[in-house]
Amino acid sequence: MSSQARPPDYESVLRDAGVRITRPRKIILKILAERDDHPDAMAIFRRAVRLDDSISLSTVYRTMKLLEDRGAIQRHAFQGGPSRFEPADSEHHDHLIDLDTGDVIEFHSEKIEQLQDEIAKSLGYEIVHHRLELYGRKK
Amino acid sequence: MSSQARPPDYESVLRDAGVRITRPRKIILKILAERDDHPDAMAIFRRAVRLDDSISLSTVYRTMKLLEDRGAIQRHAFQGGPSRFEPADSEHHDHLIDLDTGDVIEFHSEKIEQLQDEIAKSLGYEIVHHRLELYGRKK
DNA sequence: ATGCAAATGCAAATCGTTTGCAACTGATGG
DNA sequence: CCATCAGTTGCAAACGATTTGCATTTGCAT
Repeated sequence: MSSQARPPDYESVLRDAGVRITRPRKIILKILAERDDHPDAMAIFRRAVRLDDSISLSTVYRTMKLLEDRGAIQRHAFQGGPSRFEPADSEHHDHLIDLDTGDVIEFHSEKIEQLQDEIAKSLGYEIVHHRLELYGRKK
Repeated sequence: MSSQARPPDYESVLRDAGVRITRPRKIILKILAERDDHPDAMAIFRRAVRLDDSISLSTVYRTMKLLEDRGAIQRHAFQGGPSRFEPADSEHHDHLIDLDTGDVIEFHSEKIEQLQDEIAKSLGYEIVHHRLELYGRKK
């Protein structure tokens, strides 16, 4: 159950930003809207090729960057692997990565967030963002 | 004041592991023992070249891997940049990265660690390791 | 429809890191 | 003390993820 309340309307995000809704973009946006995992660029590319085999990996990367810059998706660079993406519309959460399967489980702890703020403050810093990842295996 | 109680004796670590103490390794180990920051491979390489300009970057990487595999150093892949290293002899801590300077400040919160364990447990997982990084700027 | 800037696909470039290989060198046995 | 030889080196090339230059295509406002 790691799904969003409502899938984000990426197309309006882009249209509002004044960028063109092209065929490759439509396809990539569709894939993003339907995904319920945390795919990397290559995974998105593979899914896209099934719908239109003329799509290039560069376009996937370019589209991800576009969406990231518009704040529509978030990029996560987990341990070792390539960047993986997820919509940014859901509320903030951190990640537990299953070391055996690569699965990503989302969680949130207000308490931890508070403690982080306290720590940063006590060091004279203001947190711009943070990264909390738990790597573990099923018991 | 992010220094260790005592600099680790990398040379014995390697000798005990049955690997040769070569000239390039001696130099790299010396740099590691004296460092008090979190240098990346290139930074270590630059410092090494000042002591012996025949040292290669590959050897730096190979030596870091050697030490990492022996548990003598830890590798940190902070946001975006290359891996940065630090001795593994100190107790566990997390990092606050200064977004303006790249400086790394170490901190530890037993409370956060406990909360992490609780969360993992409640999800049916056992934490193998974690990554907690705060990215911020000085106030 | 038409024009033109925006977007594409492709190949080549980039960055951090690893690796194959031939030359070199520690450390051990004699 | 030195020969031996596997362990190490430097170099250049290979790597995987991502970005970029460029000539060609394509949205889409007119």
